[in-house]
Amino acid sequence: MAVIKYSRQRKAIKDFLMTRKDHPTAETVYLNVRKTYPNISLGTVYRNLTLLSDMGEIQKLHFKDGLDHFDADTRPHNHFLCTECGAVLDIDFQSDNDFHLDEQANSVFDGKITGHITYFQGICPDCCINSV
Amino acid sequence: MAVIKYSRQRKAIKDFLMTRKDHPTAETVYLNVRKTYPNISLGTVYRNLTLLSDMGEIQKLHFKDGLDHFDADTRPHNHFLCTECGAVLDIDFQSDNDFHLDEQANSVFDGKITGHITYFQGICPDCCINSV
DNA sequence: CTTTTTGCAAAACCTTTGCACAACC
DNA sequence: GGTTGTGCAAAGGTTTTGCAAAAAG
Repeated sequence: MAVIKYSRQRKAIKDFLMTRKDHPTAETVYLNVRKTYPNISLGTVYRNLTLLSDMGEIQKLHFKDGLDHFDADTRPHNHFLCTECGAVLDIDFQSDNDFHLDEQANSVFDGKITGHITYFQGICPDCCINSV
Repeated sequence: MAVIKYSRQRKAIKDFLMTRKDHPTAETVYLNVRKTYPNISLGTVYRNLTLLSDMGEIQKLHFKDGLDHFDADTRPHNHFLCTECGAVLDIDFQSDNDFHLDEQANSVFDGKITGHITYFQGICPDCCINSV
Protein backbone atom coordinates (compact mmCIF):
# COMPACT_ATOMS: atom_id res chain seq x y z
CA MET A 1 0.00 0.00 0.00
CA ALA A 2 2.47 2.58 -1.21
CA VAL A 3 0.50 4.98 -3.37
CA ILE A 4 -2.79 6.12 -2.00
CA LYS A 5 -5.58 6.47 -4.47
CA TYR A 6 -8.47 8.59 -3.39
CA SER A 7 -11.53 6.41 -3.73
CA ARG A 8 -15.01 7.88 -3.94
CA GLN A 9 -15.90 6.13 -0.73
CA ARG A 10 -13.00 7.77 1.04
CA LYS A 11 -13.92 11.13 -0.40
CA ALA A 12 -17.55 10.70 0.62
CA ILE A 13 -16.45 9.89 4.15
CA LYS A 14 -14.26 12.94 4.43
CA ASP A 15 -16.84 15.18 2.76
CA PHE A 16 -19.48 14.06 5.21
CA LEU A 17 -17.19 14.63 8.14
CA MET A 18 -16.47 18.16 6.96
CA THR A 19 -20.15 19.02 7.06
CA ARG A 20 -20.38 18.18 10.74
CA LYS A 21 -19.39 20.25 13.70
CA ASP A 22 -20.12 17.56 16.21
CA HIS A 23 -17.87 14.53 16.17
CA PRO A 24 -19.67 11.58 14.67
CA THR A 25 -18.89 7.98 15.45
CA ALA A 26 -18.01 5.45 12.78
CA GLU A 27 -21.59 4.21 12.93
CA THR A 28 -22.98 7.67 12.19
CA VAL A 29 -20.57 8.14 9.32
CA TYR A 30 -21.58 4.76 7.99
CA LEU A 31 -25.31 5.49 8.13
CA ASN A 32 -24.89 8.81 6.36
CA VAL A 33 -22.44 7.79 3.67
CA ARG A 34 -24.72 4.88 2.91
CA LYS A 35 -27.28 7.36 1.61
CA THR A 36 -24.90 8.01 -1.27
CA TYR A 37 -23.21 4.60 -1.45
CA PRO A 38 -25.78 2.08 -0.27
CA ASN A 39 -23.35 -0.80 -0.60
CA ILE A 40 -20.53 0.66 1.44
CA SER A 41 -19.58 -1.55 4.34
CA LEU A 42 -18.77 -0.69 7.93
CA GLY A 43 -15.34 -2.21 7.43
CA THR A 44 -14.60 0.23 4.64
CA VAL A 45 -15.72 3.12 6.79
CA TYR A 46 -13.43 2.04 9.59
CA ARG A 47 -10.52 1.46 7.22
CA ASN A 48 -10.89 4.89 5.70
CA LEU A 49 -11.40 6.70 8.96
CA THR A 50 -8.23 5.09 10.28
CA LEU A 51 -6.38 5.86 7.07
CA LEU A 52 -7.50 9.49 6.97
CA SER A 53 -6.54 9.78 10.59
CA ASP A 54 -3.08 8.33 9.92
CA MET A 55 -2.63 10.77 7.07
CA GLY A 56 -3.50 13.59 9.40
CA GLU A 57 -6.55 14.68 7.44
CA ILE A 58 -8.90 14.00 10.29
CA GLN A 59 -8.60 13.43 14.00
CA LYS A 60 -9.59 10.34 15.88
CA LEU A 61 -10.89 11.11 19.34
CA HIS A 62 -11.79 8.98 22.33
CA PHE A 63 -14.46 9.90 24.76
CA LYS A 64 -16.07 8.42 27.80
CA ASP A 65 -18.69 6.59 25.84
CA GLY A 66 -15.90 4.28 24.74
CA LEU A 67 -16.48 4.91 21.07
CA ASP A 68 -14.17 6.43 18.52
CA HIS A 69 -15.28 9.83 17.33
CA PHE A 70 -13.95 11.57 14.24
CA ASP A 71 -13.30 15.22 13.56
CA ALA A 72 -12.40 16.78 10.22
CA ASP A 73 -11.02 19.83 11.97
CA THR A 74 -7.36 19.08 12.58
CA ARG A 75 -6.42 22.47 13.97
CA PRO A 76 -5.66 22.38 17.66
CA HIS A 77 -8.89 23.22 19.42
CA ASN A 78 -10.72 22.31 22.55
CA HIS A 79 -13.63 20.00 23.07
CA PHE A 80 -16.69 19.98 25.21
CA LEU A 81 -18.53 16.91 26.46
CA CYS A 82 -22.12 17.17 27.64
CA THR A 83 -22.65 15.11 30.77
CA GLU A 84 -26.38 14.91 30.06
CA CYS A 85 -26.66 13.75 26.49
CA GLY A 86 -23.09 12.81 25.64
CA ALA A 87 -22.80 15.32 22.80
CA VAL A 88 -19.30 16.36 21.88
CA LEU A 89 -18.84 19.90 20.65
CA ASP A 90 -15.99 22.14 19.61
CA ILE A 91 -15.12 25.11 21.70
CA ASP A 92 -13.76 27.94 19.63
CA PHE A 93 -11.71 29.39 22.34
CA GLN A 94 -8.02 29.41 23.10
CA SER A 95 -6.81 30.68 26.40
CA ASP A 96 -4.00 33.20 26.16
CA ASN A 97 -2.16 30.82 28.35
CA ASP A 98 -2.63 27.93 25.97
CA PHE A 99 0.51 28.75 24.10
CA HIS A 100 2.64 28.71 27.22
CA LEU A 101 1.02 25.73 28.82
CA ASP A 102 3.36 23.16 27.30
CA GLU A 103 6.44 25.05 28.44
CA GLN A 104 5.03 25.45 31.90
CA ALA A 105 4.20 21.77 32.13
CA ASN A 106 7.62 20.84 30.78
CA SER A 107 9.28 22.71 33.59
CA VAL A 108 7.71 20.40 36.18
CA PHE A 109 7.84 17.16 34.17
CA ASP A 110 10.83 14.93 33.60
CA GLY A 111 9.79 13.78 30.15
CA LYS A 112 9.13 15.85 27.09
CA ILE A 113 5.74 17.41 26.48
CA THR A 114 4.81 18.17 22.91
CA GLY A 115 1.19 19.19 23.14
CA HIS A 116 -2.09 19.07 24.97
CA ILE A 117 -5.82 19.00 24.55
CA THR A 118 -8.31 20.32 27.04
CA TYR A 119 -11.67 18.66 27.48
CA PHE A 120 -14.37 20.75 29.04
CA GLN A 121 -17.44 19.18 30.51
CA GLY A 122 -20.81 20.45 31.55
CA ILE A 123 -24.25 20.87 30.04
CA CYS A 124 -24.67 21.66 26.37
CA PRO A 125 -26.94 24.43 25.04
CA ASP A 126 -29.67 21.97 24.04
CA CYS A 127 -29.78 20.26 27.41
CA CYS A 128 -29.75 23.63 29.20
CA ILE A 129 -32.91 24.63 27.35
CA ASN A 130 -34.63 21.31 27.94
CA SER A 131 -33.92 21.22 31.64
CA VAL A 132 -35.52 24.59 32.38
CA MET B 1 -29.67 -2.36 44.53
CA ALA B 2 -30.36 0.30 47.11
CA VAL B 3 -27.99 -0.39 49.96
CA ILE B 4 -24.39 -1.02 49.17
CA LYS B 5 -22.92 -3.82 51.17
CA TYR B 6 -19.27 -4.19 51.91
CA SER B 7 -17.30 -6.72 49.96
CA ARG B 8 -13.66 -7.66 50.39
CA GLN B 9 -13.25 -7.83 46.66
CA ARG B 10 -14.35 -4.25 46.26
CA LYS B 11 -12.04 -3.14 49.03
CA ALA B 12 -9.12 -5.00 47.50
CA ILE B 13 -9.77 -3.34 44.17
CA LYS B 14 -9.82 0.13 45.63
CA ASP B 15 -6.82 -0.57 47.85
CA PHE B 16 -4.83 -1.74 44.89
CA LEU B 17 -5.78 1.29 42.86
CA MET B 18 -4.65 3.60 45.63
CA THR B 19 -1.17 2.12 45.55
CA ARG B 20 -0.72 3.05 41.90
CA LYS B 21 0.21 6.36 40.42
CA ASP B 22 -0.20 5.22 36.87
CA HIS B 23 -3.71 4.42 35.71
CA PRO B 24 -4.19 0.70 35.41
CA THR B 25 -6.64 -0.98 33.10
CA ALA B 26 -9.28 -3.41 34.34
CA GLU B 27 -7.01 -6.24 33.20
CA THR B 28 -4.13 -4.99 35.33
CA VAL B 29 -6.38 -4.56 38.34
CA TYR B 30 -7.66 -8.07 37.81
CA LEU B 31 -4.21 -9.63 37.59
CA ASN B 32 -3.07 -7.91 40.76
CA VAL B 33 -6.14 -8.41 42.90
CA ARG B 34 -6.04 -12.06 41.91
CA LYS B 35 -2.84 -12.40 43.93
CA THR B 36 -4.97 -11.90 47.02
CA TYR B 37 -8.25 -13.35 45.77
CA PRO B 38 -7.32 -16.01 43.24
CA ASN B 39 -10.96 -16.73 42.43
CA ILE B 40 -12.05 -13.21 41.67
CA SER B 41 -13.46 -12.88 38.20
CA LEU B 42 -12.96 -10.23 35.58
CA GLY B 43 -16.68 -9.54 35.67
CA THR B 44 -16.48 -8.68 39.35
CA VAL B 45 -13.57 -6.38 38.71
CA TYR B 46 -15.49 -4.56 36.01
CA ARG B 47 -18.62 -4.33 38.13
CA ASN B 48 -16.73 -2.86 41.05
CA LEU B 49 -14.70 -0.46 39.00
CA THR B 50 -17.90 0.85 37.46
CA LEU B 51 -19.59 1.01 40.85
CA LEU B 52 -16.70 2.81 42.52
CA SER B 53 -16.62 5.19 39.62
CA ASP B 54 -20.34 5.88 39.89
CA MET B 55 -19.93 6.54 43.61
CA GLY B 56 -17.21 9.03 42.79
CA GLU B 57 -14.53 7.12 44.69
CA ILE B 58 -12.42 6.59 41.60
CA GLN B 59 -12.24 8.04 38.12
CA LYS B 60 -12.79 6.18 34.90
CA LEU B 61 -10.65 7.49 32.09
CA HIS B 62 -10.56 6.80 28.39
CA PHE B 63 -7.42 7.01 26.36
CA LYS B 64 -6.39 6.46 22.81
CA ASP B 65 -5.64 2.82 23.34
CA GLY B 66 -9.39 2.35 23.57
CA LEU B 67 -9.23 0.80 27.02
CA ASP B 68 -10.72 2.07 30.24
CA HIS B 69 -8.17 3.22 32.78
CA PHE B 70 -8.88 3.80 36.44
CA ASP B 71 -7.54 6.36 38.84
CA ALA B 72 -8.08 6.44 42.59
CA ASP B 73 -7.14 10.11 42.68
CA THR B 74 -10.38 12.02 42.21
CA ARG B 75 -8.98 15.47 42.76
CA PRO B 76 -8.88 17.53 39.60
CA HIS B 77 -5.50 17.02 38.05
CA ASN B 78 -3.95 16.75 34.67
CA HIS B 79 -2.82 13.72 32.76
CA PHE B 80 0.03 12.88 30.47
CA LEU B 81 0.00 10.28 27.72
CA CYS B 82 3.26 8.91 26.34
CA THR B 83 3.07 8.58 22.57
CA GLU B 84 5.85 5.99 22.63
CA CYS B 85 4.81 3.44 25.20
CA GLY B 86 1.23 4.47 25.97
CA ALA B 87 1.93 5.09 29.65
CA VAL B 88 -0.47 7.41 31.40
CA LEU B 89 0.90 9.56 34.18
CA ASP B 90 -0.33 12.28 36.47
CA ILE B 91 1.03 15.73 36.10
CA ASP B 92 1.18 17.55 39.40
CA PHE B 93 0.88 20.93 37.92
CA GLN B 94 -1.89 23.45 37.75
CA SER B 95 -1.55 26.46 35.57
CA ASP B 96 -2.40 29.74 37.29
CA ASN B 97 -4.91 30.09 34.55
CA ASP B 98 -6.54 26.77 35.33
CA PHE B 99 -8.83 28.36 37.84
CA HIS B 100 -10.12 30.90 35.39
CA LEU B 101 -10.33 28.61 32.43
CA ASP B 102 -13.88 27.48 33.06
CA GLU B 103 -15.14 31.06 33.38
CA GLN B 104 -13.30 32.08 30.26
CA ALA B 105 -14.73 29.17 28.33
CA ASN B 106 -18.20 29.87 29.69
CA SER B 107 -18.08 33.35 28.28
CA VAL B 108 -17.80 32.03 24.74
CA PHE B 109 -20.04 29.00 25.13
CA ASP B 110 -23.82 28.89 25.19
CA GLY B 111 -24.09 25.96 27.52
CA LYS B 112 -22.78 25.64 31.04
CA ILE B 113 -19.23 24.52 31.68
CA THR B 114 -18.55 22.90 35.01
CA GLY B 115 -15.01 21.66 34.65
CA HIS B 116 -12.20 20.54 32.42
CA ILE B 117 -9.30 18.17 32.15
CA THR B 118 -6.17 18.78 30.18
CA TYR B 119 -4.38 15.89 28.55
CA PHE B 120 -0.74 16.46 27.75
CA GLN B 121 1.08 14.27 25.33
CA GLY B 122 4.72 13.66 24.56
CA ILE B 123 7.47 11.30 25.64
CA CYS B 124 7.62 9.99 29.15
CA PRO B 125 10.78 10.00 31.31
CA ASP B 126 11.44 6.30 30.72
CA CYS B 127 11.15 6.54 26.97
CA CYS B 128 13.34 9.65 26.92
CA ILE B 129 16.12 7.71 28.59
CA ASN B 130 15.74 4.68 26.39
CA SER B 131 15.75 6.65 23.16
CA VAL B 132 19.07 8.39 23.81
C1' DC C 1 -34.29 -14.20 56.10
C1' DT C 2 -33.59 -10.72 52.72
C1' DT C 3 -30.72 -8.16 49.89
C1' DT C 4 -26.40 -7.59 47.70
C1' DT C 5 -22.32 -9.52 45.62
C1' DT C 6 -19.80 -13.08 43.40
C1' DG C 7 -18.00 -16.44 39.88
C1' DC C 8 -18.74 -18.37 35.78
C1' DA C 9 -19.92 -18.34 31.14
C1' DA C 10 -22.24 -16.46 27.51
C1' DA C 11 -23.54 -12.40 25.14
C1' DA C 12 -22.94 -7.82 23.44
C1' DC C 13 -20.26 -4.49 21.64
C1' DC C 14 -17.00 -1.95 18.71
C1' DT C 15 -13.21 -2.51 15.72
C1' DT C 16 -9.99 -5.05 12.85
C1' DT C 17 -8.81 -8.40 9.43
C1' DG C 18 -8.66 -12.09 5.50
C1' DC C 19 -9.96 -12.85 1.15
C1' DA C 20 -11.81 -12.77 -3.51
C1' DC C 21 -13.47 -9.45 -6.56
C1' DA C 22 -13.85 -4.71 -8.42
C1' DA C 23 -11.82 -0.30 -9.52
C1' DC C 24 -8.17 2.45 -10.85
C1' DC C 25 -4.07 4.13 -13.64
C1' DG D 1 -1.32 -6.08 -15.67
C1' DG D 2 -0.21 -4.65 -11.37
C1' DT D 3 -1.59 -2.26 -7.51
C1' DT D 4 -4.97 -0.31 -4.42
C1' DG D 5 -9.64 -0.36 -2.53
C1' DT D 6 -14.07 -2.64 -1.51
C1' DG D 7 -17.71 -5.69 0.40
C1' DC D 8 -18.68 -9.37 3.01
C1' DA D 9 -18.21 -12.14 6.83
C1' DA D 10 -15.60 -13.89 10.34
C1' DA D 11 -12.45 -13.01 14.08
C1' DG D 12 -10.54 -10.12 17.75
C1' DG D 13 -10.55 -7.86 22.09
C1' DT D 14 -12.91 -5.39 25.82
C1' DT D 15 -16.86 -4.80 28.62
C1' DT D 16 -21.47 -6.16 30.13
C1' DT D 17 -24.96 -9.32 31.65
C1' DG D 18 -27.92 -13.52 33.31
C1' DC D 19 -28.09 -16.72 36.69
C1' DA D 20 -27.45 -19.79 40.62
C1' DA D 21 -24.69 -19.90 44.64
C1' DA D 22 -22.25 -17.35 48.37
C1' DA D 23 -21.67 -13.49 51.42
C1' DA D 24 -23.30 -9.68 54.15
C1' DG D 25 -26.24 -7.57 57.57
